[in-house]
Amino acid sequence: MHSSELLKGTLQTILLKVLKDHGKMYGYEITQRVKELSGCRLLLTEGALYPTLHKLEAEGLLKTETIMTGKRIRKYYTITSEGRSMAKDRVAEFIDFIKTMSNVLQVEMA
Amino acid sequence: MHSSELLKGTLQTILLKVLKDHGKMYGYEITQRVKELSGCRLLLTEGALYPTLHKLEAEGLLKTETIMTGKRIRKYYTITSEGRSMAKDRVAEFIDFIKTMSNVLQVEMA
DNA sequence: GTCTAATACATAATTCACTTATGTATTAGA
DNA sequence: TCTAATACATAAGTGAATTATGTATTAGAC
Repeated sequence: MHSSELLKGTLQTILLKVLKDHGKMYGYEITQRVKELSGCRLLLTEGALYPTLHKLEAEGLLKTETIMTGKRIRKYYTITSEGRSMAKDRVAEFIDFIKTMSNVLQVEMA
Repeated sequence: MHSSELLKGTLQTILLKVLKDHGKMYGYEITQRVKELSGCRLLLTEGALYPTLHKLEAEGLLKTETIMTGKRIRKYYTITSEGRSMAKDRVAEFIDFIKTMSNVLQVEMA
């Protein structure tokens, strides 16, 4: 799995937004969803994904529910109301960042 | 000087593009130009700026010329042809990144 | 006349989000 | 039966940034 240096700082935003839009999801499912949405351009690494999910949970932005499917563990994440609010802020921040970068780089996007 | 986590990975792109568009510039001048272009949203820190300029010079993407104005040193940076090519690639990479992120975050930009 | 802010460079120590590596275990399909 | 995919997790290492520090000149306020 590879990614760009530009991705740094976008992971929390991605996780919050995907969980806001899609409801209950488990880690591996999120990687697949992001892969699909990005046309295979963004491939989340497990080493980044799981610690970040744990962090967002510890901050009360996500809540979890562990389920056994056969003998396999599956940990579902759901966004909380605070998480929903944070998702909104983070996406707005990202859009603002893009607008700023468009001006600095003098390219047309926003 | 402050900045966002999102900025990470964009500094080289910004420096190359600004120098490509604007010709000969010195470090402090670049910080002011970026500040202006960004409407005071991007404030480059010296601790990031100078090492990055040195790195780009070492890679042959920039070349320098040191001038004394009165008793003050001023080190002008100019983009090389390789730098010009790299600037183009980096900006294209950034635009592609934005398109991908738009899809993942389901927002309209690109 | 002096003192602060702005100009102008530079580097070292530290931080922290990520990658890479590693580990465990189940399940599906060749 | 053996590999790839599924599914979780954490530890070590990287590297681009921040923060802190240093030196020195120049302009302007009071």
